[in-house]
Amino acid sequence: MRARPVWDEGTKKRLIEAAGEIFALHGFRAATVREICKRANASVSAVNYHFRDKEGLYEAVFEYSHRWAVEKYPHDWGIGAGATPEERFRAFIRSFLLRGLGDGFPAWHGRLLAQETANPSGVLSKVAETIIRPMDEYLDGIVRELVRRENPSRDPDGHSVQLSRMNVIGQCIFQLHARQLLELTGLEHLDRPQIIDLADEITRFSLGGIRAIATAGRSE
Amino acid sequence: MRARPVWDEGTKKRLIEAAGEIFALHGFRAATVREICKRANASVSAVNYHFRDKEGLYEAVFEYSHRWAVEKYPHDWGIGAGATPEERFRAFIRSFLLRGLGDGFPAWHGRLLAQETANPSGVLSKVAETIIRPMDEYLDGIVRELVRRENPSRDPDGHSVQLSRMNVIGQCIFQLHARQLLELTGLEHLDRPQIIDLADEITRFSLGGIRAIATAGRSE
DNA sequence: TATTATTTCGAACAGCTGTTCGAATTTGTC
DNA sequence: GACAAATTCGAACAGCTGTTCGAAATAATA
Repeated sequence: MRARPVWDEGTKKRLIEAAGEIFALHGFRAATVREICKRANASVSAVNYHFRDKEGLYEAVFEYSHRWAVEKYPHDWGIGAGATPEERFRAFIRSFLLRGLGDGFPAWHGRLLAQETANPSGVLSKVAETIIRPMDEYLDGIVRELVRRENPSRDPDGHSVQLSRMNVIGQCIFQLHARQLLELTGLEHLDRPQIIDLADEITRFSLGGIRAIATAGRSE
Repeated sequence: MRARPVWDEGTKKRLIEAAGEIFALHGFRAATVREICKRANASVSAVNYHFRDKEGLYEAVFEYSHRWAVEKYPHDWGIGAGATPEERFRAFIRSFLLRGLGDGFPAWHGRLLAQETANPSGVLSKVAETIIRPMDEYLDGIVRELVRRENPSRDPDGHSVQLSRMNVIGQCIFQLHARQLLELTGLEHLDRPQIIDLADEITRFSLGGIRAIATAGRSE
C-alpha cells in the first residue's frame, strides 16, 4: 500500500540527474547523499545498491553528463568541415558556455567541471583523460592555427599557446561561477540567444588577446 | 607537566593562520575545525572560545588576510601617481596574482576569494562590500580609461566594460585554481619573478582583448 | 604569597555523514 | 498462479561534525 515505483522511469536515472544538480551546486564533498535521494524520491540505500558508493554515483554522473555534452554540444558545434580557425574558435566557446549555462536539463555539466577545477576531488583524475584532455587538445589546435596565422614567420611558442588556452578557459569557467552566484541571489536565467551573445563577446575579446600575445616578441 | 603555551605567540593568531591555509585549500564547508586546530596545535574548543563559531573564525581570517593584502599588495602596487592606464592595469594584475600565488606566508588570500567564487558560503556577502566591491570599482576605472583611449568618440559601453572586467578577473582566478591543482600533483612553486612574468603576459593578453572589444561596434 | 581573571584543555553532547543489512515489495519467467 | 531474481525500503551502524561545559592551568594584580 506504500509508494510503488510506478510513476518513474528508473530510480537509477532519477538518481543520476538529481545527483548532477546537487554535485554541480555544492561540489562532491559538500553534497550529501540524503539530499540527492530526497530530490530523486528514492531511499538512501538506493545509491549504494545502484552505484556502490557516493563516489561511484559521482563517476556515473560524470559519464552521463559527458555523453550528453559531446552529443548535444560537440566542440565543433554548428560549423562545417572547412571552417576558418575563427569560426571553430567561436563554435568552441559557444558550445562550452551552452553546456554550462543552457537550460537543457543536464545544464550542470559545465558547472561540474567548474567545481572540480576549484576543488579537485580525486575522482577528477579518472575522468580527466576522457573529458578535459580531449577538450584541451582540441583548443590547442585552434589556438596554434590562430597564432600561426598571426605570425607565420615562426612556429607558435608553446608557452604562449598554453597561456592563451588557459585564459580562454578561465574566462568561460568564471562565467559559470559568476552566473551560479548571481542566479542564487535572484537573477534571471540567461536564455539561449543571450548565451550566444556572451560567447561571441568572449570570442572577440580572446581573439584580440591571442593576437596581442602572438604578435609580441617571445620575451619582453 | 602538559603542553604549556610558551613557545607560541598567541593561540588566536596561530588559529587564524592555520585556518587560512585550510579554508583556502578546502573551502569553508569542507574544512574541519579539528584539522585546523591540529595544525595550530590548539584544542578544538579554542576556536569557540576565541571566535564563538567556525563562521566567526572564517570572518576573522578574511579580515586578517584582507588587511595584510591591502598593506602588502595594494591595487596600485609599485607605481606612481601619474602612471598611464596600462601601467596601472599591469600593477593591478601583478598584485592580484602575487596575493594568491606568492610565497608570502598568508599566500592564501587570493585562494580564499577563489574558493568563495566557486562556492559562496554566505559569509562572503558580509565581506564583499569591503573586499570585492572596492577591487571591482578600481578595475572598472582603469578599464574605462583604456576603452575611452581606444575609442574617444563615444562613452564606454557599460556592458562591454563589465565583460572585460569579468574576463580579466576570470583569467586571474583560474590561474589560482590551476596552480593549486598543479602544486597538489607535485609541481614546483612559482617564484616571484615567474609570477610577475605571468602577470605581464595576462596583461598583454587582456589589453589586446579590451582593444578588440572597444574598437568593435556595440552590436555585431 | 593570596586572589582573581583569562586562557587552555579533554571529555562529552547531539546531529549529520556514508554505509550496511534484512525484510518487504516488485518484476520477470515458467 | 508459482517461483526466483531484482529492486526498494526503513532501521540501524560507526564515524565524523561543530559545539558545550566544567575543571585545570596560566597570567595578572595585590
